[in-house]
Amino acid sequence: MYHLIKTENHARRGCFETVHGTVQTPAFMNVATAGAIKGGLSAFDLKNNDCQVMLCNTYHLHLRPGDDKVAMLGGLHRFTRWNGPILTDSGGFQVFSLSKLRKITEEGVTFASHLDGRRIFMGPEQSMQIQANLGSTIAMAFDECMENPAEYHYAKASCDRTVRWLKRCKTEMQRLKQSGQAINPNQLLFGINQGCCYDDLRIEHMREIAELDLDGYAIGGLAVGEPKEEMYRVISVVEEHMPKDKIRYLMGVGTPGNILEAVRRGVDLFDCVMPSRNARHGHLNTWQGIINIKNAKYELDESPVDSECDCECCRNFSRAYLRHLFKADEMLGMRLAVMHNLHFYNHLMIRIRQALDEGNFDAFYRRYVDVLDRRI
RNA sequence: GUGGGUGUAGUUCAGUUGGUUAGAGCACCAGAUUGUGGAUCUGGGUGUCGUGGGUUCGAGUCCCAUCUCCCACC
Repeated sequence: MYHLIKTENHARRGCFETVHGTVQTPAFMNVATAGAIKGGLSAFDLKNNDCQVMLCNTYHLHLRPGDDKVAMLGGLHRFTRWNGPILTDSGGFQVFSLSKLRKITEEGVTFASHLDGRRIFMGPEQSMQIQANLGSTIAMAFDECMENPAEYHYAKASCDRTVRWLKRCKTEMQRLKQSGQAINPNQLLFGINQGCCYDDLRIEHMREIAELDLDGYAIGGLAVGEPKEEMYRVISVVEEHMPKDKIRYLMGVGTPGNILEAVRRGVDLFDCVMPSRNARHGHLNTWQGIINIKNAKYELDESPVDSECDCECCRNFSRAYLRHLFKADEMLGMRLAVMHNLHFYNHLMIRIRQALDEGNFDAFYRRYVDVLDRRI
């Protein structure tokens, strides 16, 4: 259940109540693809770095260890020891991003596993079944994330099919919960808006899925190569037609600047691989901008990554040490870097919420929107 | 001590009968990365060709000396 606490223009300050705890929004969800944050972080590290929601991947966990095994082990919460809210992606995006050999029919998608190449079929019912076995707090609808650009006629047909898939997802989810097959009997379902960059398709699709009265609504199919101005425009176009009393989730976004822009346009929830992936490559977020810790200029730099940050890395270690760990390919370097970036993102959201609480989000936005994305 | 071999980028090496601005892998330097493949891609040569001299229009390449390291023999 989403509660709107306060607004500043389109920006929203709210909270989202779930059986696994309340999420203060706007919020960023930390990505733990296969039940762990890449780079060697556990659920306890997430807790210690002010993470509110862990995001796990349906597709990856289905392949390994198998959602049936996770169910036998009591579900994702018990398996990973994360006791807060978990959102599971539907697997739809992986089907389209990881697998080249795929066939889409009304029933679902047949594609090749990226692990061993075997053929896998996934449709709305399979996705719901897997997510029910995982026992996540929030399940995402199985959708088609189109490539950009896409032909208008294809995009329209795809949107229509995604609506039909969404209805099947809702029906299957209800069946699984009623028959006691879901690990989490209170599992929530979010719908996903598609429509490429065609405003009319986006609006029509949003109106259709809004009628289904789901627990939350996501905007998908963005940040897939289109110019960021185009992304912001689509967010604004869609936002106007999103239910005001439901939480809004912008999937896969993004940079700190992207998040500030999207919050300003009324988005509540985010997830992105950038903070963790960039950290693994030595790209670290700071309140001054982005640094590449591998750069030679940090070889003798005894200052912390970010003097304004109080994460484990910045409290204890120097840029010189972190650079050395990266150059020496020591696991600790990656772990500290990922920890720092996730801490940074979670604290970016904390400061956004504070700004909204105090009614000065616009000033906060103007101060940081360009600063945080620049390379220094 | 004698004989043979060796020396070119940080490193391992290539470099034609002497011919334009000495190349490759790795490393290194720098950039990209948006519902995660610790992946991948893009750009950059960073050099006293061991040293000194000689031959030549021209030397990494040929000649002499010298030094280094390796091998064999005494």
